[in-house]
Amino acid sequence: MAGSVNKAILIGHLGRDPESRNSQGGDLIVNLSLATSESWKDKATGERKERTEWHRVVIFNEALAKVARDYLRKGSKVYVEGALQTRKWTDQQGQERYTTEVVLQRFRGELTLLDGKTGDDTGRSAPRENSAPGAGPGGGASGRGYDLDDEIPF
Amino acid sequence: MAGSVNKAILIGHLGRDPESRNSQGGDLIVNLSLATSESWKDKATGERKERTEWHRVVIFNEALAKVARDYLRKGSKVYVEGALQTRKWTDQQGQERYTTEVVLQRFRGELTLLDGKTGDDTGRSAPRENSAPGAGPGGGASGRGYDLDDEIPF
Amino acid sequence: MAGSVNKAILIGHLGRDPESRNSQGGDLIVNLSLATSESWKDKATGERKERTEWHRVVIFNEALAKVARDYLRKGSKVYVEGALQTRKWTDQQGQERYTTEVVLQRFRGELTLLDGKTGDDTGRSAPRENSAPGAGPGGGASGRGYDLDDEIPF
Amino acid sequence: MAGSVNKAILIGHLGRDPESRNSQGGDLIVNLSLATSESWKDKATGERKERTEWHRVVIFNEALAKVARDYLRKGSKVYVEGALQTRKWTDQQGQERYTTEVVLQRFRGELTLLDGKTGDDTGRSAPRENSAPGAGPGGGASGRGYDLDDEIPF
DNA sequence: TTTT
DNA sequence: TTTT
Repeated sequence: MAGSVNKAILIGHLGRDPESRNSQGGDLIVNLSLATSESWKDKATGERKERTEWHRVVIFNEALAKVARDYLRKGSKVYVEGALQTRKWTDQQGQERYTTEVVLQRFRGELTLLDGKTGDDTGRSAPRENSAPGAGPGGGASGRGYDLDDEIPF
Repeated sequence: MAGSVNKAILIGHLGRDPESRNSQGGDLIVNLSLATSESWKDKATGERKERTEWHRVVIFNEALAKVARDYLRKGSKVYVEGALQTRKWTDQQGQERYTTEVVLQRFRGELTLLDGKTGDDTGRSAPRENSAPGAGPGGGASGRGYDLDDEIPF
Repeated sequence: MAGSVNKAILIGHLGRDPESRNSQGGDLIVNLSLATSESWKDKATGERKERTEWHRVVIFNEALAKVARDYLRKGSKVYVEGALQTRKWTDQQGQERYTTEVVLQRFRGELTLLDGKTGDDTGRSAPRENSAPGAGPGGGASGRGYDLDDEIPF
Repeated sequence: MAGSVNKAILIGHLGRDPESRNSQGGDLIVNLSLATSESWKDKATGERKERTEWHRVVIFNEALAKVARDYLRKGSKVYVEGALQTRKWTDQQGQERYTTEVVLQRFRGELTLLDGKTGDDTGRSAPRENSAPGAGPGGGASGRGYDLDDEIPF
C-alpha cells in the first residue's frame, strides 16, 4: 500500500530557454527554469511588494520533453504538473547538497502552453527548430522523427 | 500582474511528531516531516521497488498550525496543500545552502487529517495535549485559548 | 471528522461576459461560463477531433467576484479553483433538475487572469467599468468603493 | 492549441459498492458514488452544520477500473483525480437532461485507496473477489487474468 | 523519520 | 533568469 499523493501544480514563465540533454540510454531530458510570482501590499508600509519563486522542472516524459524542447522558449507561459523530488549531490568541496525539483516521469505529469510565445515565433530567442543536436540542413518537421499531430497536446 | 499558480498537493504520513515554535512576533509555527512513497515492479529484474520522498512542511496559517500541533503526531496520515518555497541559509562552513519547503501561509493552504490517528489517541507518541510550551497541570481544552468548534476543520 | 477534499481546477476561456447579480443580502455574486477543450487524433479515421466542455462557475468570494466583474470578459483566459456543488431546482414542468457548478465560496477558491484580455481593453465586449448596477456618471475607480491595490490579485 | 486544464480532485467515501459493467467493445467501466462533506458552525445560530456532496465517478482507465472493482467497496476512503464531463441524456418524458461526472479516461486520472477498507476485508459488503460477472469456482487471483503486482498501485 |  |  502506499496511499500517497505527490503533486506540484505550477503556472509561470520560463526564465530562459529549455535545456535539452540525453540520458545515457539516449532518452531526451529537458530542464526548465520556471518563475512564479505573487504580489501584495505591505500592511505596515503600504508598499507594493513582490516575491518571485524559481522552480527547477525536469521532464523525463518523452512526449512532453519533445514539446518543451520544440515549442517553449524564454518567456513562455506554461502550466506544469509533476511530482516533488529531492536529489542528493556532492559539491566541489565534497559536501552533500540537496536540490528539490518538479519531475515529470515517463507517462506522468502534464505540460500545457498558455500563450502563443513558442519557439516558432520570431523572437529574441533562437528558434527551437535547430536546437536538437545534429539537426542539419535536411532537418525540419520530418527530421524530428515524430508526427506533430500525435505529439503536441496544445 | 502575476498570473501565477504555485501549489503542492501531498498525501502522506508524518515521520515524526509535529515541531512547534513561535515566531519573534509570537505567532505559532509548526513544522511537519511528511513522507510520500510510490512503488513499482522493476521491468528488468521483476523486483518490487519503493521510493520514499520526504517533504518539509511549514505552517504559518494560524488555525491550521493549531490543528497540526494538537491533533497530528508521528504516523498520522494527512492531506496538505501549500506553496513551494526555496529558502536560502548559511551552513556552519559559511556556505550558502537552499532548502525547498511546502509552505502554508497566513489564510492560505489546507490541512486535512485522513485517519483517526491523532494526538488524543493513546499511542506510541506522547499526547499533544501538553506539548504547548508552558502548558501546566491546569491546561487542557480550555487552556488552549480557542474554541475547538471553530478551529478544527476535520 | 470529515477528511474530505472537493476541488476543481480549470483553465479555459470565458464563452461570454461575466454575469453579475446581488444576493438578497446584497452580496455580489458572479457567474462565469468557462470552456475547456481537448483535442486528439482519432486512431481509426486519422481525423483531428476536439471536444469542448462547458463549466458553470459561481463566485461568492467577495474579492474574487469583484475581480471577475471588473476585469474579465468574453474570451478572457482564466485559472479557476473551486468546489463541485450540485444544485437541485424545479423546471417549468415541475420536474426536479440538477445542475453541477464549480463554486468559489466566501474566503475560498482562486481566480487568476492568464492573459491581458480584460474589461479595460478596447475590445468587442463592453468595458466592465460601468457594469455595476447603478454606476452613474460619477462612477469610475473611486466609485467602486474599494482600493484596487488591495483587491486585484493579478 | 488548447491551453486548457480540466481537473477534479476528490477525497471522500464510497456511498455504495462500485458498479461494474462492460462497454460494447468489452472494456470494463466502473462507476463510483463518492461523498465529500464539509462542516462548519453557523455564525447566527451557533449550530454545527454539515453538507454532504455526492459525486458520480466514471472509470474508463483500464488498470484503475480493475482496482476499483476488486479493492473498493461501500465505505472505502479514496483519492480520485479525473476530468469534469457533462453528459446529455433523455429522460422517460423525452426531456433533455444533463449529468456532470468526474471521468477517468484511458491512461488518464488517478485513484488511490486511503484506508484499509477493501473488498478483501471481511466487512458488511460482499467481497469483491467474485463480483465479476461469470466468475465461477475456478476464479480467484489467477482467474483475474492479470498480475496483481502489476496492477495495484496502492 | 512514515506507511503497507 | 521570467512576467506585469
